[in-house]
Amino acid sequence: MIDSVGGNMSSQSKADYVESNLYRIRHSAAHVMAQAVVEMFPDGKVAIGPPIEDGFYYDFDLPRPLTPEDLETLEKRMREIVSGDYKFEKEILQADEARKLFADQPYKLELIDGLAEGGFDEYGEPLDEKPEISIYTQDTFVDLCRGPHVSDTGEINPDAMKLLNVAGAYWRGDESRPMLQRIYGTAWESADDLEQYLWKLEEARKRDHRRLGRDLDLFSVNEEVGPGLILWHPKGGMVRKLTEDYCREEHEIGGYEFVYSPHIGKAHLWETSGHLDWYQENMYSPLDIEGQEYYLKPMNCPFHVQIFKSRTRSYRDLPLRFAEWGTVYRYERSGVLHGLLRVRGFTQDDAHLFVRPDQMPEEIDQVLEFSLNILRAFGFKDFQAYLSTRNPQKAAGEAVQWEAPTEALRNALERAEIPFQVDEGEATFYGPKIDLKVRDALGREWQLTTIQFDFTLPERFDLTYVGEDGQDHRPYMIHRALLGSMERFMGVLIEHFAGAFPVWLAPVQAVLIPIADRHYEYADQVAGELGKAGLRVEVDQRGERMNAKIRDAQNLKIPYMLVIGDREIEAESVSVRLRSEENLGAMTISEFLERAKSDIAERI
RNA sequence: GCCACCGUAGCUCAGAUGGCAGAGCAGUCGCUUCGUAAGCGACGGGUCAAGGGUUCGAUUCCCUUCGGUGGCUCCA
Repeated sequence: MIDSVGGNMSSQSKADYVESNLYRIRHSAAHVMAQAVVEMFPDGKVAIGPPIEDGFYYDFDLPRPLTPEDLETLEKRMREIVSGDYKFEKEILQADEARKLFADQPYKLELIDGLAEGGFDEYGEPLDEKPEISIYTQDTFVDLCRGPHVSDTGEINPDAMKLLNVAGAYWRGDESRPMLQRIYGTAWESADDLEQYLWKLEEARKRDHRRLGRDLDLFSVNEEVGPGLILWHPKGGMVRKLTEDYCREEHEIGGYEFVYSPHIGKAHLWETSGHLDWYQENMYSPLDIEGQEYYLKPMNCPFHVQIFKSRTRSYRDLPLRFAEWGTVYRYERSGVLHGLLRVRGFTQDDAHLFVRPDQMPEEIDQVLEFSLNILRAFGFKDFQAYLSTRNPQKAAGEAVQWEAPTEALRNALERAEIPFQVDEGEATFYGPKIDLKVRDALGREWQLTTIQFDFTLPERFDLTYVGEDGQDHRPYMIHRALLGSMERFMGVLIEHFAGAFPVWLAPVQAVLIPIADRHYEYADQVAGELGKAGLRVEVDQRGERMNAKIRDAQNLKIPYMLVIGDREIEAESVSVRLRSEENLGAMTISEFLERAKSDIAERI
């Protein structure tokens, strides 16, 4: 429930938002919507309706499913209510009075109990203090609410609000509770703001990696193969390979060593690691091989641990950094699968660091810096970090064991001067973690990097190294994936660049466009030369007109279009057009190569 | 997994209150040899997601399954 207000915001901007007029407008619009819904369904039960980033929602328990036509009707009625200029009036009540008022509203009664006991606010979020119980009334609608609201409905601009869609949502986010109907809406101060927001939604739709994945022939998912399993096509495979190549190189420079491990391992391994205790719900059923149970790996760690254990380790060997592009399989419930961003089989740019306790702080600092540098190379500039702490219901080890590592992660974040917030109880079963989110070209946040401390596996597998004193010592372990998974990272990258990858990542960097058949030979010759220089080029030999070839190259977002006709052959040149539609005119092959190489080096 | 909606050619979509299925783009083949975002024409392509039911007859109505979309819970 931490993210019910502005999941994609830093804590500071979240606090600013709650104080803003826009927040009051949206909160008030939610009440107006609830009024319209209750008028339509007098027996309907209302749940909660907070503002969220970019809008608001309200949850209802209604006798029948809502249709798109209902939304239109409701929106129309909302405009009438808004133009009625009804005051929002606040009143403070005792719990018993409130219970009487909401006697036929079971969800409100539950909220009132929470308020009266002092544990929760009206959205069910935990509270330290015992809050007062207040109601807000506008026109005929009364709602249990802490506020704040605009002073009257007239302050909501009827031309700047819109109901967007209906969705299911569990009461209090708990899947054992009833499924309610949630209406999402948006409201802004001006019609222009609304329009801009809708434009942004449209732009996001155009950038959808699932659509671009098909249009640019990057990848597909196939019903025959199975949901959540990705097929990389040659173009997408090239982008992925280039990404991996770059990262591998950086890892080598950064002191990592590459290892490889199998996709399955015996049940005993996963018992020892604790995965069968803590993670089994995400693992696939075991395979029977000659009477032994084997599991498909959901993580790479147990294998890397075994590599560590394969010989006696000295304190001089540490830190050891084992990296692997490790493909793992996790059971994800069918409803959560989404393009490349949520899949069932994926490849992590995984690594496990085995370090001496005294090396721990510096190693975490280094990993954090390493991650940020790699992400910056791909054009990401804004980061937000999340520190996840122990979940008592789902944690190995004792609470005290968690304290020092949690502090170490916190200190690293402070030293790196990255804005972060604490997600209480969101840690993995084996230790606290830092997650990094990047902000893309449209301002959306995506979680990629994860850096996880682990004091559990070294104990479970009894990992030791021989110290200076000749005694056995226990190393610490850090799990980390920087891009997260290749699938998710590619998805984010596609949306970030809207498919127009920077030249260094573009699967086809230049397309040669001969104007007529007689230009093919020269085009092939130029292509050969550019290819020899390391450029990825194609010659468009289709019997199409130049205009059509240019149009198709534009749509494929190919960085350079090199037009070749009589003039170019005469001058031994190419005419260079960029996908930005800028026409650079004719230049020699070597001039063009110089230009391309500089663009590649600058990663633009 | 849950709630709602959806599934017609490779893609985007039309279609009929139940009576032999259509367009554009893409593809193939011809013609055209062209100067910075779609040249012209012909042809091929569909168990209307799958299975079952109702019916003289189902792509159309009903049920089940599979797959997808938007959310919820969960998450790299």
